[in-house]
Amino acid sequence: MDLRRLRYFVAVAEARSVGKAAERLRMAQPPLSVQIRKLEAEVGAPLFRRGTRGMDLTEAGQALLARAGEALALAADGVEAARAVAAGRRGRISIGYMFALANAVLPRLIPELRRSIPGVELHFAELSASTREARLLDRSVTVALCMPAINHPEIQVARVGAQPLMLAMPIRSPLSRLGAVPMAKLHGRPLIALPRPEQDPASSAVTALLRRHQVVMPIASRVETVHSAMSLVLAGEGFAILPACAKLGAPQGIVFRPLRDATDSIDVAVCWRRDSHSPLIRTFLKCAEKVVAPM
Amino acid sequence: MDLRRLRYFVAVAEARSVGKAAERLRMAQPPLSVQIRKLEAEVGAPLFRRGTRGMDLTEAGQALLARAGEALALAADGVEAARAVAAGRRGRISIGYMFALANAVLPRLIPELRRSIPGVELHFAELSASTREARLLDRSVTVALCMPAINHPEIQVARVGAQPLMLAMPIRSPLSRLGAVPMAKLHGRPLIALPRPEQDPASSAVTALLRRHQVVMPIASRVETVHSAMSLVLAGEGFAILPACAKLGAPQGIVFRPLRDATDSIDVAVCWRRDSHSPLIRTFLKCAEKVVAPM
DNA sequence: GTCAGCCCATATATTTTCGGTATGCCAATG
DNA sequence: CATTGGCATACCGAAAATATATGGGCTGAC
Repeated sequence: MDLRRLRYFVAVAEARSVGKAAERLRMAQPPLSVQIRKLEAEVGAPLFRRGTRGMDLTEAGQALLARAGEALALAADGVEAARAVAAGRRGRISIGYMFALANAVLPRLIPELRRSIPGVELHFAELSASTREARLLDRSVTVALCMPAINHPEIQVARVGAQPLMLAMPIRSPLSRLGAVPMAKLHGRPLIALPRPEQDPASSAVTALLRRHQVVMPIASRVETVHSAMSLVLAGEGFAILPACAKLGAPQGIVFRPLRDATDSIDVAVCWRRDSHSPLIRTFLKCAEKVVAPM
Repeated sequence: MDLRRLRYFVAVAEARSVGKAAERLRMAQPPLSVQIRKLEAEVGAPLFRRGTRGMDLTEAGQALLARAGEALALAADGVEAARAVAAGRRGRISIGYMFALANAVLPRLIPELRRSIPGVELHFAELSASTREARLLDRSVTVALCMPAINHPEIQVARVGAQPLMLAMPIRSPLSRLGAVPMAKLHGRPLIALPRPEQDPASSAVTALLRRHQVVMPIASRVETVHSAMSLVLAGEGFAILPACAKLGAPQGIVFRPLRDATDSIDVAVCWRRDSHSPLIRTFLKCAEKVVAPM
């Protein structure tokens, strides 16, 4: 079965004439006549009744016509859908993000995306840092919102903003009465730490900050996520040094205070596979920049 | 768009490899590779990610694949449907019949047809003689059950049985006490006549019968259908000479009596357009013969 | 009745496209 | 570093599609 034959068939059926159909198809009449007869040979039955005033579908022809039109439309639609996906007008983008950014970014990011790419299905997944990396690599997420960026040769990174580091503590802590906490006050206090520097440069910003101010904080616990860190802070296990936006997801009873004399910040980045060329990624990046930069 | 390309595309997508797909398609690998690239050029976007271990659909490719499979199935289904219709395994047959045959024939004909051609849609239309002819000619009915046959150069006829002529009268008529009515008793009595001989040879059987027996019956009324004839008989307008099977559709109060010494009968025929070659017509004819002949 | 016109079918030539073979290129692997 | 697996490219012969020219049947007009 050849789609061209079906197209010709439909044209002849609609024109009820080989000659008229040939004209509409911008071709000569004899080859069209030949193609129709070949189609009839392939089906094994006449599809048209030849009269002296044109052609007319037989019952078998009507049965074929009903499906042929749909098949043509479906094939055309398939090509169009592929083009739309390739152009980023349709399709889906799966977005991995971290808990700490959810409340700060998503409420503004989602409407922005809906405006830019209305035909695109959006998927969101809150993922830990290591899962974000794994799922970027296996393509089960298209882009990841990270803080800080993922460091991997296959993964491309674009910085879209930064978040100052702040001290998170229980409201009952005496330090919470200060407007800004001097670094020196942290010395010796227990720290809730995020993953090790070599796995996640996030905590390296914190260790660099402490080292520069010659502050030593014993590590009370290590946790995987910002969320866990805040739970432990609330439980009184210690202090955490977190990006400012985490405040928006913090439970009652935790307060954030700036660190006096410390302008350290941590980058917010969009990450994606180097070999993903979907235009949706560019669009997503633009939206993320617009939303994150002013924070 | 060419269906072959789509078929190749689906094969490669399923095999996730040009080489494997080529093997399954019984062709060499290079031409398949060429066709895939042509398809990609036509779509205007890559459909596969080429890795070192085969090929993998891009998002655009997935969008196309979803429709391509359906389009292929639909095209194949269309051809199969056309074949089935041409072979008489599917489709529809529209059957025009006359009132007088409805009760006598349809209850046995319909199950017979359902058994012979279970996949075929049956349409029934009770039609007057002239309408049957017109609708055969414009193909809005496929076959007609007639009594007697239609006489027209475009229409082919097959006799499938015969019905003896009987006298229909009100039960209160004195003649109804006779087991069989001698022809001579009809002389001078009013006749409810069906359409003129030149339009419908049905009544010519009646006039021939009367002429042969030298019986004269004044025409009380002319009616279009057997049904009307019986209504007038019941109303006491006169007598009618009708095929025996009309008895099954007769209202209460009418009796049928054989005519002594008159073996005249009227043919039951199946009629169809000479240029209709559907195998359904042959099948219908067989069923009608089986059902009508023993009557 | 004949003649012109319309429409589809057939025949032949040309062009396009397809499929096969040979070969190249790249990456992963031992 | 050679080998292997997999896709891409090059080129050639074959098949199929298209165009032009022509034939033949039916219709309708003069």
